[in-house]
Amino acid sequence: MTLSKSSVRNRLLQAMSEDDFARLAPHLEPVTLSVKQVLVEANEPIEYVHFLEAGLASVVAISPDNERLEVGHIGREGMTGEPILLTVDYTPHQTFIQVAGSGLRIRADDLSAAMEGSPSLKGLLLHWVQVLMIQTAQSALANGRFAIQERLARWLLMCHDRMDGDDLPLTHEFLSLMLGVRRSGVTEALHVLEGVKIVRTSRGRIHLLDRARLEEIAGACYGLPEAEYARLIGLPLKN
Amino acid sequence: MTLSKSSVRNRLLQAMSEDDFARLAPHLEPVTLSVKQVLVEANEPIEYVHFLEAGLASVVAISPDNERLEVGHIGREGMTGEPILLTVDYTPHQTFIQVAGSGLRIRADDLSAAMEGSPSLKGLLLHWVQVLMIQTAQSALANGRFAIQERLARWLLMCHDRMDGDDLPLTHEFLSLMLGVRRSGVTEALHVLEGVKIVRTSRGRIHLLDRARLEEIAGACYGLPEAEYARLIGLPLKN
DNA sequence: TCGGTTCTGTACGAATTCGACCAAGAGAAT
DNA sequence: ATTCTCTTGGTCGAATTCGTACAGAACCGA
Repeated sequence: MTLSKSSVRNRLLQAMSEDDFARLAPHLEPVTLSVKQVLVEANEPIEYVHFLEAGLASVVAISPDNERLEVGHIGREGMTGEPILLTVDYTPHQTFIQVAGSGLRIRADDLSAAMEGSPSLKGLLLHWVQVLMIQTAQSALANGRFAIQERLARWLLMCHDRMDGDDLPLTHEFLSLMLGVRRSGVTEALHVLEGVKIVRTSRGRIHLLDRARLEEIAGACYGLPEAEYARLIGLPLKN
Repeated sequence: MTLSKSSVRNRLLQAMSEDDFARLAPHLEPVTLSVKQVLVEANEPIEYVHFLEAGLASVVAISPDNERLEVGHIGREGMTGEPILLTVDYTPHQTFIQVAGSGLRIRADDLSAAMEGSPSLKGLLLHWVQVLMIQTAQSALANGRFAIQERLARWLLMCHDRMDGDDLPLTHEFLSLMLGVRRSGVTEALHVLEGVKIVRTSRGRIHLLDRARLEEIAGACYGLPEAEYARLIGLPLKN
């Protein structure tokens, strides 16, 4: 019994035609995804590509002296392993699970074969690559031109977009890695948000209370990749 | 009389098969490129794609409040207008000429058509997209984790890779825009390099004296995208 | 040659962020 | 209940970078 399109929650799968979905469905395999699980290892061949159904994955760049920084943010609106879409077998970046969830995986070969047979499928997935590029560029802009407060706000918004409720299971330590700042810098910035009741925090979790005001704080730092997603994929990133 | 492959200096054109080159050649049109010329305007349809032969172009992200920052760096190793390769018609980023030069332009439609007819051509150009993505990610990493001195070194190296001599025609003002720092910060960082005789500067020019030591200063900030270029395109980025 | 524009050198205090540290709290494991 | 580990709150001085300002130098066009 193969999957039906109406039962999947991944927005790329939802966005494709019945035909294209039918090409992939026989090869899709449900998997659960646990925190810190590595989906794409740096410099190792990509065997599976994952369409996320729930949870959150990060693409991180790793410098030779082991500095790390998030350069991509993927939830149920997207898929991991984008080099496969560009006929590239591996990448120096690593992709791993930040927030546990589930997904549908497919062998890279099977996906490539399906794309070869369907220009519309290929088009959709290449559009997804474009969204990822714009997202990465936005990260570069954020890191270069915006303060911690704004970057934190952006990150929380991106995370919230991809989660079901308003609870984000994140530690300060973890956020500091993603944002490329020191841990107590995250603590301080979160206290500011908590002080004006935009979030409420407890150990290992951040509860979002007022998304509208968080967007105000993020300001120009947030929104552009999300708008491009809607334009290019044809569905809003967040329900 | 169409172009011959041996006469072009663009490395993507050099890297493709005679067959693929022959598909493009009839549509390629030589153009000179002057400083500040816009090759891809933000949010406007991309009409032409440019294979650079000399000079340098930058892709910049523009935030709603008009902050700007370089997120891509393209010389004769590449081409502009990468959204076309992803079947995307326009992009929120702008691409313009930083260092005057020349190139071969082709109508976006003609390039798309040529790609449709040749998997190998499509593969090569998609590999180029991957290189650009890694470069953008590296910019994000650089902006987030490295100091001005290292970022400046990285930028000078990237520029030098794409120029013919050791003279880089760049103003401090311009570098400050690219790096996302204030102008006098660039002046100070350049003085450091000048003090140890890695560069010599004069109004509007930076003359590179000792590339090896500049690479040492850039450290982990430089090199990864360049290595991926060689791997994926099959030619070294710099001769 | 002159006047205007662009570019560079330099200075100042202010703001941000860092790095390193320690102590207290929360939860998990025994 | 006790111990251990992870997470958070908070501090310190130091380093980096900022914003702004101004003056002189180099270049350009008339």
